[in-house]
Amino acid sequence: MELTKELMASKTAAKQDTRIALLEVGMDIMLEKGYSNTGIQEILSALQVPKGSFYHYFDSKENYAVEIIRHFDDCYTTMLKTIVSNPEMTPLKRLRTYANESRNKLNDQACRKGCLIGNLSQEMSDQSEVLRTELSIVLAKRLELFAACIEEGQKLGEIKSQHSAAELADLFMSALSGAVMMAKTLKRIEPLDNFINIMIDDLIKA
Amino acid sequence: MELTKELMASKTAAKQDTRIALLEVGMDIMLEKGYSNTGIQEILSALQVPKGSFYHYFDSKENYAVEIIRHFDDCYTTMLKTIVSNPEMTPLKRLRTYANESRNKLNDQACRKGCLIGNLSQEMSDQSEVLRTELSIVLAKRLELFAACIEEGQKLGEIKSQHSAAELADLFMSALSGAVMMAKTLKRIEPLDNFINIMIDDLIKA
DNA sequence: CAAAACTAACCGACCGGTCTATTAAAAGGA
DNA sequence: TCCTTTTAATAGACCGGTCGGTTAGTTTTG
Repeated sequence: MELTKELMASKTAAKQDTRIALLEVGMDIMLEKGYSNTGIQEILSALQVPKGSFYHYFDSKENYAVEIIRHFDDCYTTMLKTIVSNPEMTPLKRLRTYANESRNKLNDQACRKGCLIGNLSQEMSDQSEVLRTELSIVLAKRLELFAACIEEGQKLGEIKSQHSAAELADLFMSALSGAVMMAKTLKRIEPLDNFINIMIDDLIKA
Repeated sequence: MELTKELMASKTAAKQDTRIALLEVGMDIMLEKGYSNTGIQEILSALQVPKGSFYHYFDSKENYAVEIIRHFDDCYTTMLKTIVSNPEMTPLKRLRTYANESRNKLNDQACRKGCLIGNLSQEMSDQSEVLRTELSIVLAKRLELFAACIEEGQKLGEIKSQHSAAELADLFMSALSGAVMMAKTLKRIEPLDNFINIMIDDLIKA
C-alpha cells in the first residue's frame, strides 16, 4: 500500500511537473519573444510534450498566459518582499538595492528581456481584457509594496513627504519601467543608471 | 496638353497617395494592435488595395514598419519641436505643456494606444535588430530635443542643474513612457497626473 | 470494467510572401 | 505627330508554413 501511495504521489508529482514545466518554459520564451510571437508548438517542442497535452492542462493560450503571469508573480513578489521589507536596511536603501539589482540583471542580459509583466503590459493591454486585468492586479500589488516601503521612509524622514507614498510609488515604477524600455531599445544601460542617480539618490531623498 | 499633364500629375499623385495611405493606415492599425498582431491583409482590406501592390511598394513587412516609423516620426518631431522650442513659453512650461497634451490625448483615448514608438520599442527591440535600430534613432532624436529644452531651462535657472540636461531628459522620457504603460494597463490616467505633479512641478524645477 | 488522464493526428484559418498576367504611363525614334 | 518599346503599377490567385484549437482514441488508474 505504501508503495502504491508513493507511486501515486510520484505520478501525480510528475503530472504536476509537466504543468509547471510548461508554465516555466512558456514564461522564459514569452519573456524573450512576447505573447504573439510565441507559438504553443514552440513551447511544446522544447519539452517534448505533445500538442494534445497542452489543451489538457490549459483551456487556451490566453488562459495559459494568465497562469504564467500568476506563476511568475508568485516568485517575483516573494523576491520583491524580501528586498523592500528588509528590516536590516533603511527604506531608501532597499529601493536603491532593488533598482540596482534590476539594473545589473538587465545589464547581464545585454539589455534584453526585461520584465515579463512590463513586456506583456505594453503588448497586451489593448489586445486582451483578460490579460490586462491580470496584469493590473500584479501591478497594483507591486505598487502597494513600494508604497509601504516609501511610507516607512517618509515616517523616518528619509524620504520626502510633499507627495503621498502611493504617488511616489507610482512614479518610481513608471520611471523604472520606462528606463528598462529605453535601455532595451537604445541597448545602453545608462537609462537605468540615470534613474538610480537622479530619482533615488537625489529626487525622492528628503 | 495641359489636360494630359494634369491627368499625369493627378495620377502620379494618386500613386503616391496609395503609398502614403498604406503607411498611414498601417500606422494607425499598428498603434492599436502592435506589429505582430497586425496582418498585411488587414491593412490592404481597409484600403481595398490588392496584395500585389503592397509588395510593389515595400520589400517586406519589416521594411514597411521601418517606413511607418519614419513617417510617424516626421509628423511627430515637427509637433514636438513646436512645443519644446516655443519661444513664447519658458522651457519648463513647454515641458509641462507637452506632458499635459500627452496626458489629455491618452485620456481621450480611454488609456489606449499610447505612442507608436514606445509600443514598438517594447514589442520589437528584442525581435528585430532592424526595427530596434530605427526606433533607437527616433528615441535619440527626441532625447536631444528634450535635452535642449532642459538645458535652456537650466541656464535660466528654472530647472535644477545638479544633473546634466541629457540625464534629466533621459529620466523625463523614461518616466513619461513608463507612466503611459502603467496607465494603459491600470486603465487609469493617474500615472500621468503623478508624473506631471511630481516630476515636472516639483522634482526638476529649480 | 468504467472513468479519468493523456495523446497523436488532424482541422480550417491565416500568415508573410511569390507568381504570372494585365493595364497604364514614360520614353524613344523618325 | 504618331507609333513602338519600356517600365511602373495594379491585380488576385496561389504558395508552403504555422497558427490556435479539436477530436477520436489509447493508456492509465481505481
